[in-house]
Amino acid sequence: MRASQSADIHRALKLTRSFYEQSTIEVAKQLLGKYLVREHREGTTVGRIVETEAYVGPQDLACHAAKGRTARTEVMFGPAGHAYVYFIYGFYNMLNLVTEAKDFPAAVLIRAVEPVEGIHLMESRRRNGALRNLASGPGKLCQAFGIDRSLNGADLCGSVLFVEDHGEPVPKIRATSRIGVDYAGKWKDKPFRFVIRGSEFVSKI
DNA sequence: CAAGAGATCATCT
DNA sequence: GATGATCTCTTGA
Repeated sequence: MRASQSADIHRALKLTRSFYEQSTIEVAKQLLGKYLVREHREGTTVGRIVETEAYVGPQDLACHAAKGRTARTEVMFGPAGHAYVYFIYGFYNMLNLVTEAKDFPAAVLIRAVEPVEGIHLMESRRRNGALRNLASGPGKLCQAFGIDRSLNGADLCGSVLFVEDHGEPVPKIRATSRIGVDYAGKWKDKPFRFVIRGSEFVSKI
């Protein structure tokens, strides 16, 4: 058990599978203000989620599953509450949390967190150690948290990678279009990106 | 500051 | 063989 846990006034509750089975938009919004926890042999890292994006099924042209069921997208077609981690641009991993019913391919991309615990460990894994730059982007946060494809398919109801509710009130949310999906036709402008208003730890305002 | 190039590889055509 | 749910560094105003 982590030292901070016993000191918390609100007990940290691990999100259950039923949380992830909700609609993807709902999950993306409700994840804001929750805490991403990564247990690693090098140590524990925790971050407050401040930015997410919803990828909402086979008809969403920005969603990888729009191209069909392949080895890569298989996890998204599986049951909710598992990690979908993929590698892109030859450098970076992206962390997604699979949502909704089995056989409906949808997920929430975790785009940014506010570093909370294990900051020294995050700094050692990142080039630029400035606090605001440690996990303010999907590639950065995977680096800072030691997340790679070995976690693809990991159960978020397990003990390696999960999300906690610390009883924090629902934050003020701002919705924008998603980043980097200009190829997605009429879907590129959908307001499926959600950020905590005023947070300085998001990837972009 | 804003804009642009380069890095580098798994995945799908 | 092309490209991408990105990041960092460099350049130039």
